[in-house]
Amino acid sequence: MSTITSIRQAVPDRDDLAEDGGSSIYERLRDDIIHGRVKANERLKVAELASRMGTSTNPVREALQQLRGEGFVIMTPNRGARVRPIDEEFVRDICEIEVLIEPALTRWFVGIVTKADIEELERLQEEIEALNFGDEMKHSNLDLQFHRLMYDRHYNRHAVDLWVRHRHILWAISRGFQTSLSRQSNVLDEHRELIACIKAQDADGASRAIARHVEGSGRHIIERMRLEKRNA
Amino acid sequence: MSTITSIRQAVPDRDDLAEDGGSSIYERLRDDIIHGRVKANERLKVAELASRMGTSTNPVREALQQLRGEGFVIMTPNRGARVRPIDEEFVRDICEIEVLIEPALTRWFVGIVTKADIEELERLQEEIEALNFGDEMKHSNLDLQFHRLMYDRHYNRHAVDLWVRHRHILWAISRGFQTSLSRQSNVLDEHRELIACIKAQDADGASRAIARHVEGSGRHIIERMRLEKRNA
DNA sequence: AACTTTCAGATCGTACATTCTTTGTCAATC
DNA sequence: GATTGACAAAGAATGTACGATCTGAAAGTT
Repeated sequence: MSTITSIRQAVPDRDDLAEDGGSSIYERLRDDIIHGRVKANERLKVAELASRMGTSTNPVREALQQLRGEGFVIMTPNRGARVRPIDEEFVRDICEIEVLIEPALTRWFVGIVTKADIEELERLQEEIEALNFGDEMKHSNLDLQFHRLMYDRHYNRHAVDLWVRHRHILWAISRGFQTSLSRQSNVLDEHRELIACIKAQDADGASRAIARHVEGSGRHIIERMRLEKRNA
Repeated sequence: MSTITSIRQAVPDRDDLAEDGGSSIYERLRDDIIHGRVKANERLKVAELASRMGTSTNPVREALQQLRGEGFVIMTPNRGARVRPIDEEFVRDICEIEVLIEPALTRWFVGIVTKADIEELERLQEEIEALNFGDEMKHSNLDLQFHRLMYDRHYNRHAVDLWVRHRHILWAISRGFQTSLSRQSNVLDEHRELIACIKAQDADGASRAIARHVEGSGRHIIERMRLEKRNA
């Protein structure tokens, strides 16, 4: 049986950063599922989790219900909760959805973009290139800002929320993964091409560029997952 | 909104239904929110809901957490839950997402369709035409079967779940709405064109047809919502 | 008038009771 | 002797009750 919290307890910061609210039971469970620390389809027993987390059963139950709503666990009446598998198929699935959604968001952005927006994109891109994947956390933040600038003002909050959530999951999965050199240069190329298309008011081109970007990102994550599985 | 996905568990057994006419607490709350029986941003107090549902607070709390995971309520620590507004924007948002997803699912279906599938589609379509919107419930079921036949075998369970969920919401919203005659004839036309394209192995055409179908359906629901709001 | 105090109402956490599932044993039958 | 069936007991999920803690607002004080 996989130890759900043992890994977490080895990392002390979590409790310091946010005394109470930050590292909720929900987040711990969710992270354990996303990172595969609990096996797929493994049963999640409330009493067991409660004792591990050092709380009573109620907070655990509510966290599980939330995770159920988000689809991370599957619950059957009187039979408790099981872990939904987070595997390569899962990544492929959400990437495929993003390949459909992000181009649409990008296309809209091309229609409302201002000179200031483009300057900001270029500034972010310069920062990303200067950093050159030196700090995973910083790069992730910059990349997030880059794409958020394009999507944040979109009227379809639903779609944007979906994107945020999917991105969150993918980021959690790929945290700790090394980015291959070839993927690094592709990322930079794709961003540059994206900016160029936006500048030229080429909605179709931007749409294709972002689709390629998302697809490449998904493929890279899946490859890394395969590598890690082989080493494990 | 959220929705990673969730395998919605089957409709509760007769035991649950036996109680006060309703079903689970979760479904009752969800229905109240979707149908606007609780105002947008209205506060949902657990004690109050519990007494109204005839249970203790714990089941209500868990239902709220699940709804939170699905994005129907917004919770802030120590301050409880509030209703997420289900308005025309909401419908437009999820329809726009479906306009992106369903064509992709349909396109894939064109590639794997068999003669038997087409015959089944035609059979369902005949039934729908014979029924001619006489019974809302039956029509909804037939329409569901029609589209489910196309999507159910798709490998991207994530996308299909998203579709199921969205369809569920839209159906709950539009339950009780009258379908205008013009929309009725459009629905039939769109289905017929869809079948024709599938038969001709015209993926692009099928894709466009389903996009038009979803868009028209969304527009119709929004119009009906406006009408109802005006009458209220 | 602004600040502090107080208190009711609501959320959150703990403990316990109930109900259902699962498992293991034992006996009866083939 | 092996298989199946019933039945009982353990394990786990679900529901109930209650105490602790937090929030928001109305009172009172300077």
